[in-house]
Amino acid sequence: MEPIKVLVVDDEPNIRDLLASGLRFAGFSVLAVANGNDAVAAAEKGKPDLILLDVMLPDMSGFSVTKKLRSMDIMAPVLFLTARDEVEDKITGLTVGGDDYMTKPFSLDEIIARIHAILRRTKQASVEKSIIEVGEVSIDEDAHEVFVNGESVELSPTEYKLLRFLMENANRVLSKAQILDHVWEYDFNGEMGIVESYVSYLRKKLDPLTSEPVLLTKRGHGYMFKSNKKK
Amino acid sequence: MEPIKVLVVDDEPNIRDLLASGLRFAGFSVLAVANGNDAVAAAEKGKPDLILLDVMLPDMSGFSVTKKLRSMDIMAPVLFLTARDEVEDKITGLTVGGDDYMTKPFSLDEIIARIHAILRRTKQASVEKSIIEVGEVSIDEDAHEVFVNGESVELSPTEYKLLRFLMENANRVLSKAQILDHVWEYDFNGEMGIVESYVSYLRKKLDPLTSEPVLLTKRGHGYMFKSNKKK
DNA sequence: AGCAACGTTCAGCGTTCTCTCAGGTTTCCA
DNA sequence: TGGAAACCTGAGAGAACGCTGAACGTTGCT
Repeated sequence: MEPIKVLVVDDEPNIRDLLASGLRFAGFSVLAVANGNDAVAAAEKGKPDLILLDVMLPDMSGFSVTKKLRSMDIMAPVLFLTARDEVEDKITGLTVGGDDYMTKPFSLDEIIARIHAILRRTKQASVEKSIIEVGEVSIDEDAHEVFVNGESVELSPTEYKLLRFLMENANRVLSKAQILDHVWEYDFNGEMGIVESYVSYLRKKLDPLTSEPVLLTKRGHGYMFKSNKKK
Repeated sequence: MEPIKVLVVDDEPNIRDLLASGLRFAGFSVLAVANGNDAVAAAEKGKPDLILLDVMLPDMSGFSVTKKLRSMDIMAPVLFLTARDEVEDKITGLTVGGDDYMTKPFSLDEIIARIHAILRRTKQASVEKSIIEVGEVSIDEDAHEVFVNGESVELSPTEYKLLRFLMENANRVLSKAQILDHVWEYDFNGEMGIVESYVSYLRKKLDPLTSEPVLLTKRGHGYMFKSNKKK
């Protein structure tokens, strides 16, 4: 199976590197450029499956880039990146077709989830499943719904992201630092105590429905989602 | 099989030597430098599989080093080293992809375990398994879980590290000094009696589940984890 | 504007862990 | 065989760790 090709376009080197290495690690083949002209050139040459595009670029706006691309018959879906306080109305309405957008700062895991969601919508034949199921708990990535033994559980956005990350890494201990890195936005500079808080929230919602606790504390190491898998 | 190449970057000679000799002994091919510029040069030339990088360097910060490396398309994962009281927020958010970080003071065995964990995550094709199994005892490095004949055993962090070190060197006598050096943090200045205490703790937890004692005392020499495996 | 949901911090509390010490036991050897 | 050295282990002080309820500010919705 070929790796999925993603073109990253952002002029801030920090963000660009963050995205590039994060996505590479997630198994994508990544090409990263810093401006609109390079983006168009790279898209033409590299035939990416998806483009991660900052709206504010030094030479031209992200929208001009897409316009140019579409006119060149490059139809790869675009995931726009925009600062939170930039007017969102402009974005809405322009994300047609398979496109989507996210506001900065984002969390890496969220970006990856979005990319998968877009590709899922775009290529129906995608192998990716939108359901994550571990033990008694399952997540519907499309509907953002969580079920425990068939029963629906309401989670806040952060609770949801945390649970997803823990389940993606089931049966592996994750340190609070790792969790912070993947679940929270990249500019979060608070304390790790917040992870404890959210684990506590999740337990309060999940434990009453599971036959045994699924979120284990590994004192001194971190937390782990445990599936009581039979062999 | 080629040895794994590790680049060590730390300006404190003591730590650098400690790491270099410890890692060499563990079977790595080690190159050690003292500052950021040398690190970049060495990384370009030596193509290391992993970089052990102190965050506080005399000429440039460890982050600048990684930035430079990434821009040069050197994608080796980085294990950052940072003083415990340095603000950890700075690290958070920057350890993406395969990267990770540890706080000083560390224990040598913990560093080695981390390196293996990172390489395991990075190269999926790695032969490394996350399970250490000697005789009736097995350790799951991902889940930080210990089993004796299939039965789970709860260990404290230090107990776990001690057992891992003993099992990694099964059927080899380890002196208390060696154990202290590898399992405890390098600035530990207590007595060796603590090793006796922890061996005692381990025995109390393991012996009831094994057919015969696995932790042997070699009077005057040290301790040994014994496997009664036939060949 | 008012309200509800959410994210974040913090302090208090109980639990667990680390480390030391001292008294007891085993081993070795003169 | 007696004694010293090495080792074992229970007890306990203090610190570290983790959990949770409460408070507060922010955001978004009605």
